[in-house]
Amino acid sequence: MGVTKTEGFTEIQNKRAVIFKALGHPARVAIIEMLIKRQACICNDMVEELPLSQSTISQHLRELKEIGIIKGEIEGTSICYCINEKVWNDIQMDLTQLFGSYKNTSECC
Amino acid sequence: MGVTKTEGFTEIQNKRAVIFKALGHPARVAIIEMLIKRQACICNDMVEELPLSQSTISQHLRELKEIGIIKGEIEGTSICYCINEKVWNDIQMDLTQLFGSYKNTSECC
DNA sequence: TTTATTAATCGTAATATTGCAATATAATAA
DNA sequence: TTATTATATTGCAATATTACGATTAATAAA
Repeated sequence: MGVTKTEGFTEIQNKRAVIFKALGHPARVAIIEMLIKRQACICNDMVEELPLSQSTISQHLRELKEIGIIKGEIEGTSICYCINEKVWNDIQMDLTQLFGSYKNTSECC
Repeated sequence: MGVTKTEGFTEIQNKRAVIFKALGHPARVAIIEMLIKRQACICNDMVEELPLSQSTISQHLRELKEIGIIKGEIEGTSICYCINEKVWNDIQMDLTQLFGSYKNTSECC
């Protein structure tokens, strides 16, 4: 199969899974970190810094764009990528909520 | 190839990617949410609540155990799972750091 | 002991992901 | 126009993931 079953799970569960999955690759984490550090980043700079080919990086950028966490703008012959602040904040809030909702009260395991 | 390249990325980048990846499936998100809500959970309860077979759920539990975010304790013929508080807090702190490190200063994209 | 019950593991089929070279596309520069 | 530069897309090959039934192992109940 290899197909992820989504029926039977809540919308939020599926949404969270999609976000986690999109971030679940070192190259995509590295891209996010570069964008945080530099605020914006020309695609070509990533190709030079990351240990992957241009086509592979382009694919990873597309996956990040798909969940909206980054966006790109054409700048002459290059493309300038940066974090999409609104989506970033939404994800941050959701994660804060998720991780904040656990409080250990029982001594089970 | 299907193999994730890890050389050339920092240890933290790889670590973050592993955590995100482990959480990147609706069933695993659902398991975490169940454990938060109930504090502890007998494996069989998950099998009854989730729309997946027992063997598939067992696999997902193993993936979560692999990153240490949950742990299980034998309880007679059942197994009681719960969140591993220490690992949970570590991940929470790292995510807080990651998501808190972005502040929009430029108006690029 | 025999029989249930519970959960892990194995084997397998279907599909997804990863990575790269080659090619296509788009914008500028000469 | 032609060449150059920067990205995206296509087309693989290799490997990973997902899901499930069948099997196994361990305990509990009869």
